[in-house]
Amino acid sequence: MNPIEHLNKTFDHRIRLGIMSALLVNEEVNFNFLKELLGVTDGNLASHMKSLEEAKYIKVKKGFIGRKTNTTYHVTPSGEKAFANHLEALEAMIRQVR
Amino acid sequence: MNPIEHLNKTFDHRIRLGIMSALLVNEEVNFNFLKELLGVTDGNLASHMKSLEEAKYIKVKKGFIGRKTNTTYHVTPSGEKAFANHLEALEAMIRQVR
DNA sequence: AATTCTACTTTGAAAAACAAAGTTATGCCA
DNA sequence: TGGCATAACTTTGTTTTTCAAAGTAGAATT
Repeated sequence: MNPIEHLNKTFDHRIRLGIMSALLVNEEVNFNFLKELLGVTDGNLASHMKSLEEAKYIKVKKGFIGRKTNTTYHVTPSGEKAFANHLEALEAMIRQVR
Repeated sequence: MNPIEHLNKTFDHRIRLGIMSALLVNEEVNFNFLKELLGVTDGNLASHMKSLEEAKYIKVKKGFIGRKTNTTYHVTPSGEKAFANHLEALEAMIRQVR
């Protein structure tokens, strides 16, 4: 009955929702790409990334493009699962409403 | 491209999402029903209701059951529209991810 | 040598969420 | 009629979260 019990608190926020979907749609996502995509400041994005990292939903990969540092992010298996569950809960809610 | 630009900030929060879907699924919804459905305290629920009211997404109807006061809530046309848009944006995001 | 860029971290402020207690109005029961 | 209960809040104050701005480190570019 409770329409929200399966929603994940970590994904409550627009920006984190956006990060997760960007990470799932694109295989390679770096900091600046996300920053511009979502229109957020450095610090703000970094703190959202940190919260997703702390939840073990994403991993950071530090590499290079040529000789330049390049940090990319990817979703962990548990992050993928958690996000899928969240989306399913959202869909279930939407189905109820329709 | 930006996956979140059409999401509505007012509906960012689980509880407000739950309130809206409960109001759309059930024709008559009162305070205590919502309170128990969502598992929140009086004050917390009241403040979420207030924010939805201030956004003109819901209306309060004060009535009676017999001689007892009974406050019911319903979604306004603009609330319905805004929520539908939000759900559509969510669905679009989900479609991208799938 | 100085500036620029990337990817942050730190700091601090503002906003939001929340619980608990208080409030008002009515109802019920003895 | 007095006392307790219930509904639906409001108020108060704390905690948490969000966010921008500034600072930083390390590499690159000029």
